[in-house]
Amino acid sequence: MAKYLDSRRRHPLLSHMTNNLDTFFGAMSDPTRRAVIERLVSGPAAVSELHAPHDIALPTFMRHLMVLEESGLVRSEKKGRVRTVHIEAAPLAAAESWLQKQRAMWEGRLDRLSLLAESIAKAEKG
Amino acid sequence: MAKYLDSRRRHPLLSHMTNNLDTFFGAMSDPTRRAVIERLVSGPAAVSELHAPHDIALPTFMRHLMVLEESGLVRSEKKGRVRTVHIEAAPLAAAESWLQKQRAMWEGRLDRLSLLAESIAKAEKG
DNA sequence: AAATAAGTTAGCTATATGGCTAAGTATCTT
DNA sequence: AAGATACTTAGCCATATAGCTAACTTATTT
Repeated sequence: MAKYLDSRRRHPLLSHMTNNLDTFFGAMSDPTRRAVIERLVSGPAAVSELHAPHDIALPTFMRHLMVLEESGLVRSEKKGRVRTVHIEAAPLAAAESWLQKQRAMWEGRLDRLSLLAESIAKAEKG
Repeated sequence: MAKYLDSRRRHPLLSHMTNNLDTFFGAMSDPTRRAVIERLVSGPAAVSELHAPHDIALPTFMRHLMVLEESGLVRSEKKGRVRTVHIEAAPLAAAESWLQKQRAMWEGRLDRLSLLAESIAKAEKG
């Protein structure tokens, strides 16, 4: 049995990415893995199907899947000789909300700065 | 002069993250670098100031800044002996929109996922 | 029962990444 | 002019990452 690709009993869904933006971003930093995610948003797929479009050896590809699964982005279960992989939406949402927060803060600062700029401009006029 | 930390004449700005989600996610996968970003959203800062809270050697820290700058997330300019670093918002927005797109595609359940993202954001605040 | 399909495990290689120290350069400050 | 500041460069080390081949284990098919 796949030592890594077995997600029963692990990660209660959210525990993973609340703190682990590390593993999330790490997982997403590889083009192959991002492609897998892009494929999986449109539905679950077997390992071999996911592998097909990528010109790398199967074991290499499997390791990418491991990374995705360990980061909580994906889950899989095996039935017969076929392992089916599906996406886990929560981490995507979590990362998005982190980015949103940062952007909001940045924009908030801009607003304050533009107000400051305005008041300075007025003061200079007067 | 800093061979890498010199962003005059470079600024990929937009060209960078349209294709290069790679470098973006790679840059964000390190906790030190994410901390720098979190610090920078509230305004520009000198290298030494950014370095202070991190318990790593300055040269090591500088390399993190390089990575951030090469990924387009950050820019810097030197005046006298002080190098000031500021955030570049576009890449954050680009990554966010990529995530949004994936999320939206995921089984087309945009509304449910937005709610999820919100609840995660709230949980993180609390 | 034999062959094929779909993973899985083991083990090797090369490059990237993150951390360090030591020493150098270019500004201020005194 | 001397010393302190604020990086910058160079170079070394350990671990992680991404890729490969070869061989193995279960299912399914034939």
